Formats: sequence, structure tokens, C-alpha cells
Amino acid sequence: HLQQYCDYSLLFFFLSFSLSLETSKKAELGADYDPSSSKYNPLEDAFWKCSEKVPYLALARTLELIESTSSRLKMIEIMCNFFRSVIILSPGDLLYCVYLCLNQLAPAYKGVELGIGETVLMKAIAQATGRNVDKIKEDAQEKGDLGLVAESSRSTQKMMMVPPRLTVPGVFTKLKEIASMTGNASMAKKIEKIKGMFVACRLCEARYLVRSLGGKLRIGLAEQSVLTALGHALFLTPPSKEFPPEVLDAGKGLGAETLKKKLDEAALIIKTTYSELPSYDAIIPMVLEHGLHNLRAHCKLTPGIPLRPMLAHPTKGVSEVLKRFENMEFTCEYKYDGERAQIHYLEDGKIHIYSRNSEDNTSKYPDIIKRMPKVLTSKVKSCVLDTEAVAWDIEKKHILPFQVLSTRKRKDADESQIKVQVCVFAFDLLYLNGEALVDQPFSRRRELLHSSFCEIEGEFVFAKSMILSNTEEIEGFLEESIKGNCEGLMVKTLDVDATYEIAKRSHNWLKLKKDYLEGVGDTLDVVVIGGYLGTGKRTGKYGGFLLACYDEENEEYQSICKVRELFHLKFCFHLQVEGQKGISLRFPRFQRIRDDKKPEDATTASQVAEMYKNQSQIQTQGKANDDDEEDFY
DNA sequence: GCTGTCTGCCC
DNA sequence: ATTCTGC
DNA sequence: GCAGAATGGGCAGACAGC
Repeated sequence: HLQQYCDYSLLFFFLSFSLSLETSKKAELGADYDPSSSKYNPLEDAFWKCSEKVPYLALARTLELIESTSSRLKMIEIMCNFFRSVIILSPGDLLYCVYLCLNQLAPAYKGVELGIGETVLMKAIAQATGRNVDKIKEDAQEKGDLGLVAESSRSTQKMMMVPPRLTVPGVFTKLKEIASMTGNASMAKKIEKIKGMFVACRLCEARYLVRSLGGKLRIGLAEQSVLTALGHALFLTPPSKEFPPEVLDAGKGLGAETLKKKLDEAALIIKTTYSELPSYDAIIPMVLEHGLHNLRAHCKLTPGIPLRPMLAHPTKGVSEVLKRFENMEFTCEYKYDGERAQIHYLEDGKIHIYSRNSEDNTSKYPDIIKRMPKVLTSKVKSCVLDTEAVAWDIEKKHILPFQVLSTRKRKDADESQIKVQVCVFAFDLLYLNGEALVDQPFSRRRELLHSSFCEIEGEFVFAKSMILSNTEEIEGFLEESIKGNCEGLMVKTLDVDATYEIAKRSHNWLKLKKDYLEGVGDTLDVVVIGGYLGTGKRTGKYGGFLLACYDEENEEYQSICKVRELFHLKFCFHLQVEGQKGISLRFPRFQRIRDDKKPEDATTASQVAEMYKNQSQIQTQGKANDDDEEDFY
């Protein structure tokens, strides 16, 4: 507490000192920028001029105001106001503003990554502020956020020359430069770049710069709301080729209801466009040029660019499924335990494969690419397939666990050297011969899927599915899927609410996994042997706990996994834990406290081993894998 | 060229 | 991945 | 129920340090 008090008093002293210096000339430009006013005037309330680069401080202030707001509608309004100023004053910077608000540098499929993590960032902050890395680490634990640490530990050393103010395009460009650095000594070079920006930070800029670098903006507003804010801004203050523009506030004079309707429409246009063509590089220039109402015509689902995948809502049992899909026709499919693979076949014959998060996995699957021509019927000229790539035992012709798949080479895999084979399980068709199918019902998409592709056992097959309606049948199918080394079932409506329109509902499917079912699946009674300090919203609380089973043989507790939340647990002991590799749990989660048991009554190590061996996936691997058991554990 | 650590990305 | 929380 | 944040295990790949 003493330390914290000292830091703050220093900070206040430093701030008032620099402010009094500045005010003798002029107040820090933009220090009081306030895009939170409901009567915001995008021209007069901005503190930069037409055609100037957007000051980074304008963005940082926007983020700061949003962070201190709890209502999402208000957050969106604040971001919207900032965007409105950018649209009329500096439209060329809109793309960079959007990217920085999302903490993104490029569409995911371009694979642009900063390659900066907590450790490097702490090193950079330490160097920039002349403080010790351990001290930074300590502060980070206490404050739960490196951005706050950076903001409050800026160097008090006098600079010979005051660096020029940061701008949004300037910061964006530097971040991209950091991302492009590779090879020997690249980390040191990245640190130098970070330091260069850091010394130019004013007010709250350091907080958001550091958070951008760390990959977590933590302002309580992210993708969906940025899209909404962007839509609202484009409606209220349409891009204009003239300055000053004809329309500054298109909402003026509209009734509240009409205005809301118009704003919702605008947001839906942006969200729909983005879900089909998730590239701001493509969308922003287009919307600035042609306006919101011509956007859909210019930005469409495009083979070669990954679209957002449909996700599934978890359900706790068949009864919940029946309740949700009451009076609707639905189908059950096996939920395969592999990796989502969105396969694009272009008219020029090129094939691309994207992950669930739109990363480019093309070079990971040369084997899939090679087999595609065999499975396309002659009527397919171009398509986008939604599939799951699953590790496959060629000899025994069965599915292997996810863990096996995860050992595959990730980049530039050579087809001849592939050790883990995969079978593609196709379950949806999103585009066929120049036409997007996302607004078609699933029944239609599946028909087209089944009639346009040929199955090849062990290489490309359709997801196993059944149309079932009563509880017993569905439970039977679920059991069957588990026996077939699957995770459970996916349940999808066939005609009602059955489109692939992510902008309307991104979790339009249901998933039913064996381990969601109450009272089913493996539960362990474990002992808490450690706790970890939380970060961000969980600062000052435990963010996670280390759990252990009991090893009777050695009379010791063996750590088995960590878990996020423990109900009502305020204190815990810290025992010495020896790190060693063993069996662990894939999706550990807390169920309840066992008041009735003592620590020594915890599940024992041998019981855990027994449970591991009894898993159907392990059993079906058979004797051939016994030799590798040690490795596999 | 080997090893440990960090990072990003699958689930 | 799962889970919790505010709106 | 949505959106966002914070958290889990575990792998390959990249890089630093020797």
C-alpha cells in the first residue's frame, strides 16, 4: 500500500508540473477531447483539422472514456462519435482507427502477428522507464494490467527533445513494422521500436499503446460493438467528397423511433457485409467511396477470403434441445473432434483452407488439397465448404483423438512427410458456382452438398446425420457418436431459422456433448494446492487455482490441472509443486465443494490413470499404441 | 546445433 | 474450449 | 441471450542464449 501511495503521489506531482508548464503556452492539445456528448459535433468537437492525421490521443481518449462506461449503448455512442470526426476530417485514417479499436493489424488470414508477449513487453517497459524488470512484474501482478503499469511508470527523466505527437496512422504503421520483423535479434529490434513510441506517449496514450502491444484492449467493447459504432457513424455522418460536408448529422430531425430503426439498419448492413467478407481492408475503402447503401453490392462473399463460421450454443441435455427447437424440423449430426476447416475452391483451380478463426491453414493440409479434385463432381466450378478435419488411422479406419491431430506440422507441410493422416468430414456448403448460399436454409445447402461432392472413405465423407425427434432416439444417436470417437452431436434446424447468416445469429446451432450432461462424464475430487492472481477485471482476486489428486504410493499431492473459478474460495494454501508431465484434463471445470471429504480422500493418482485408460478413444487405439503410451501421456 | 522460453493458435 | 457478468 | 472478458490444456514454431 505504501508503495502504491508513493507511485500515485509522484504521478500527481509529475502531471501537475508538466501541465503548469504547458498552460503557460497552451493546454495539452486534446487532453479534454470528449466524444461522449450526445450532442457531439464531429467538426467542432474534434481537436484536429481537416486532412490532418488523426492524433493518437483522440483515439486513446475515446478508449479511455469507453473503458469508464458500463452501458454498451453509451460505449457505442462514444466510439461512433469519434468515427464521425474521422470520416469527415481524415477519412484516409478510418481504416487504421478501426483496426486500432479492434486491436487488429490485418485480416486474420494474412497471418500478421506482433510476436510480442507479456515477457517482451515487460522488458521493453523496463528499459524505457529505467526500471527493473522484476519491479515491473511486481507492479503488473498488483495492478493486473501492464498498460496501467506503463502509464504510471513513465520516465521522469527530462528529454533533450520532445518527440513529435503520436498519430493513429503513425502508430499503426509502427505496429505493422514490429509485426514484420523476424530472424536474428528481431526481439531486440522490436523492443527498440516500442521504446521509441513509448517515450512519445502523453497522458493515457501509454496505457492503450501497451495494451495494444499486449493483445488485450480491455475496454469492454469489441468487434460486434465496433461494427455497430461504424454503421451508426456512417449513417449519421456519411462520407463526403466536399468539405465541409453537406450532412453532419443525418439523425437530426428524426423521431427517436425512426432514428433507432435507421441506426439498426446501418449496423446490420455493416455486420452482414463483415460476416461474409471479414476484411476491413476491403470494406472501409469501399464504404468511403460508395456509401453504406451500395456496400452490399460491392463487398460479397468471395472464395479465397474466409467468412465467419457458424458457431454452436452448448446445451445440457436432449430436453433443452427439444425445448429450443420446439415445432421446428431439425437434424442431428456427429460432432467430430478435430479442427474446423473451411475449404475454398476457386474458379482458377486454387484451393485455400481456413481455420475456425480465419487463419490460413492452406500450407498445413497439402494432402487435403491434393484430394479435392477427386471429390468435386464435374458441376462444381467454385465452392466454399464447411468441414472438420479429423486425425484418421488409415489402417484401422477409425478416428483418432484431437491430440493426435494437434501434432501435425502447421506450416509448409510436405505432403510426402505427413505422419498424421486426416479425414475431412463435410457438413455444410456456403458457396457454389458463383453464388453465396448463406441465405439458403440448411436443408437446401445440405442437398447441394450431397449432390455436388463424392465421398471417399477415410478422405472426404459427409458428417453422419439423422433426422430424429424423440428423446430416446437422440440419446441413442449421442451414445453412438461417443462410441465412434466423436464429442457428441450438433443439432441444426432444417428450414426455419436455418440460414448461415452470422450477422443475425452467430450461434445458430446447438451442440450436445456427453460431458455437458449433468451427472455424466468423469468427475474428480481434487485438492486446491495453489492460487494465481487475476488480471484485468479479476485484479485483486484469484484468477485461477491449481488442483491436485493424491498419490498414495508417494504420499504426495500431484498437480493435475488448473481451474478458473472456485465458488466462495477466498484463501488457499500454497504447497510446493514439482512440475512433471502426467495425465491432465482437457476442459477442467468446477462443479462443487466436497465438504464431506478430507484432502487425503481426493481421487488418487491410480484412479485417474484408470479413468484415463477407460476412455473409449484410448481403448480403441489398441495395442499398437501401447509402446507410445509414455509419450502419449 | 541444442535447449529452454515465449508466443500464437487449436480445442 | 468453458464460464461468468452486466445490460 | 448477447457480447465481452478471463480463464483452461497442449501443441508447433520462432527465437535467445549457450
